[in-house]
Amino acid sequence: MRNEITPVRHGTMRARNLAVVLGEISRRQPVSRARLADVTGFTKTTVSSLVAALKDAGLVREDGPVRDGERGRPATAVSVNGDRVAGLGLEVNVDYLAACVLDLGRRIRHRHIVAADNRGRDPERVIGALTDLAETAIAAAGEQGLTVAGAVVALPGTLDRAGGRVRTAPNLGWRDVAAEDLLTAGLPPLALPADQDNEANLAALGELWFGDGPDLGSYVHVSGEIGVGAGIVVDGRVFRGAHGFAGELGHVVVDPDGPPCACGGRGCLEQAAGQEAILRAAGIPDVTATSTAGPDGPLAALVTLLRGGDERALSAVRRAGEALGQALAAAVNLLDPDTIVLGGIFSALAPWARPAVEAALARGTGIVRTAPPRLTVSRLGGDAAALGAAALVVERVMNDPALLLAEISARPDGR
Amino acid sequence: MRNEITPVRHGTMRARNLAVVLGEISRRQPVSRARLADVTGFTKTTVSSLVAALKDAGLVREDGPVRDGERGRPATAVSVNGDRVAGLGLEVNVDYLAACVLDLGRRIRHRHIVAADNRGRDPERVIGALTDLAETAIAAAGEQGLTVAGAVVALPGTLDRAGGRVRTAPNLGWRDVAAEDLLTAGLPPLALPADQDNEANLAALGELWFGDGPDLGSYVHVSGEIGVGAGIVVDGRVFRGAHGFAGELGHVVVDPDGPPCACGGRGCLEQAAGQEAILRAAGIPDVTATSTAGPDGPLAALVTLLRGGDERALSAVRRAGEALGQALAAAVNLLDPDTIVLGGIFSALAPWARPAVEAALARGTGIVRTAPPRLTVSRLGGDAAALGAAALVVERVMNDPALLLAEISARPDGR
DNA sequence: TCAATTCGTTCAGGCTCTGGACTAATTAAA
DNA sequence: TTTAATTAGTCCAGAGCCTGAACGAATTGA
Repeated sequence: MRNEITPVRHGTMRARNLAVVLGEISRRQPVSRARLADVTGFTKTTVSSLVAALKDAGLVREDGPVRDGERGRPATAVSVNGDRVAGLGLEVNVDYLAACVLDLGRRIRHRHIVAADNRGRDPERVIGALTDLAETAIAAAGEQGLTVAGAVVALPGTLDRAGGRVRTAPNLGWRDVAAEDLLTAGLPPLALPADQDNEANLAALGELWFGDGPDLGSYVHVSGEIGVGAGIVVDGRVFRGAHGFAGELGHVVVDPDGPPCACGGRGCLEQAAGQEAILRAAGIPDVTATSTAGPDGPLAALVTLLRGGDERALSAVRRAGEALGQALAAAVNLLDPDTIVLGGIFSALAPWARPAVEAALARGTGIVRTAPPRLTVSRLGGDAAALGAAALVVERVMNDPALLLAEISARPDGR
Repeated sequence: MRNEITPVRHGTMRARNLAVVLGEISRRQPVSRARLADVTGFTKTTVSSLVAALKDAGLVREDGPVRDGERGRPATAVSVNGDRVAGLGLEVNVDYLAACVLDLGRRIRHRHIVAADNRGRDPERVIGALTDLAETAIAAAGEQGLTVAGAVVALPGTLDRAGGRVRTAPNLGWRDVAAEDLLTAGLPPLALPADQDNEANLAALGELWFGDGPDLGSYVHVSGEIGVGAGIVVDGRVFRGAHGFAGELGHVVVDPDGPPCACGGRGCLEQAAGQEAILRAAGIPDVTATSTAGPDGPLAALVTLLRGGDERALSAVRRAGEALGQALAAAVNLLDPDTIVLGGIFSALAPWARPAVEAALARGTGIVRTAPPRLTVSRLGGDAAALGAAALVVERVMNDPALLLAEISARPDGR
């Protein structure tokens, strides 16, 4: 389990250097070959060769000459070609399915959410419906001239990522489901193998690409829906822990004498700041209704109450915010993030919960750091995880464009 | 702050491949070139060339022919040469200074601890004394034919690692000390630049190399001395967080209504399981004595009481263990480690504290994981951090032997 | 004694980056 | 308008490092 160092061949070298140049193009586009040589340290010759390979693969485009007001021969600018390759993000959640197509320039090319009550529904049928959504998305991409290079699925539960299986998804009622196989069986073959990840992790990644981005630094993204989870992102990568269970914020104990939790503990955060607990404390019934989101859901009702200044609702949210802040303080002490992002239901409740969260956070994060980390609120919608999933595919291509080189240039209609 | 991909040249390729082969040799020694070619995937030609370079640098040694009972030409075994290169680990702590020399085979070649009351002492004099210790160690290494390739210092406090400065070390009374400069000024030039790290982090790494090793997987190493800290190790590397403050276990809140803490919070773990708190609860006076360790220190007194079955001491340790288990439960929920290692004072108190720690840990780590992580007790002594520091130097050489290639082969007396 | 087997080296070859020379395109100055 | 200066990008020989086939070396089993 130690960090393995792998052999490097000429091919590996080339592949890495392609990623270096592609990354630099994406960061500085439009950019000339000369400038790329400058920032990467490669010779102009090497840059030209690498750019040519990326161009052949359709990942990069020449934009025509640009003059920067300086003298000398004008440069030909290169930028990422967003019109050839795309990533597909998929999401299964308790009350909806989502799909999203992202091009290499990280522009959303297709986005589709369908409400569906997936609780207790047969996994095969759910994945079947998701496959339909995926096919529509791939077709929509095709109409825009895009080739979908790979797909990632967001799932709400604990996963065996290596085996491509869902271990348990309590809110769906799933247990040991071969989600990945079911999905790939229904999909046309893609250049990159399909992958799955936890919904909380992918929502956190979505924040990286569609929220405040790299300004976030290392961050903890709280994604309360039914439970309370957190995605931890360090240096642009998800921190998963040894078994993929890291970020279980919902079962951090905030009150040792609190109410018992389904997990066997007492006073878990989920008992104080889970959606159900908040709604109950606010006096909103019908917590087990089929759909909790949407304009008719109890969450919307809660927000209405809060807007109206309802005392009971306000104090319920305040108390939840305090508990959340307390658990986050523990996370800050242990993980030392730059930023904390409130997502999921907490982004909707932020206007009322935030002061309590901040106060509790400040109280619990001590003398060591000069100030508690920044607290921001996610602006992403319900399909944050689908966005993050699609972005992960794009990320994968950007980090190893060589994966697509043979693939795409071999296409009979390629140009 | 995103994970940067760096350009690869021929030199980089060579350097990495040297590390690959050296790592494989260290893992399987004694091992033949043929087998190395097998496990790395390199051709025999390449392996021979890489091994020759490592041999020239004195990092690797040929052991003579070995026959494995099979037929065919016998192989010449290669192993790591522990007799040429060494790493130096140094440690400044509240009541002692330590130095330790480790050869490439991770055998301890020199180890020296001197008691010294460093509280409030002038940083320059402390580092001066440490430099003396270092020089003795380097000389001792030289007498054994070893060249010290680099040094790492363990310091108890918050550090600016990039700038080589100690920001604050409360227990030493230090504030903004240029420790690294002071040290390098007093030391002969080494092949690798000197480095510093937090004592808790290095103690945790010490556990990796001198404790249960890679069996630990990802782990959290609790290192209570005066305060309570933790080193988090993931995939053999220290997890530091965004500003190097990760693992501040001591200020995780275990009792929101507990006593106020110097950090500004309430009911921090340190207030319940810090050395001072435990001693007070056990009824042992003289907590602020100059030396807390050693056979005459209050910790030894506490152990004596515990051995004698003293009720008050037993319950003090039990309560501390409970609090520790509670804080660790939060760490487990957030970090998902394979193992938790009790180090520092807790390794001495483990026989009495362990049941309480385990019970609280089990209570707080819920349904998601099938079982709480393994709990082990460190067998390392007080200079665990110095060991870890020296091991870090060795690790650095193993991960990039090319750093020493020019260095050593250029030595006039090199052979 | 000879074939089989395994180890390690040698040597030609190929891939990829380097570096200087060269062509191309533009601006500033004469 | 011409010329020099400047910058962009390509060409081509060269060097570093890995590959692969061939070969000599050392040992076992028949």
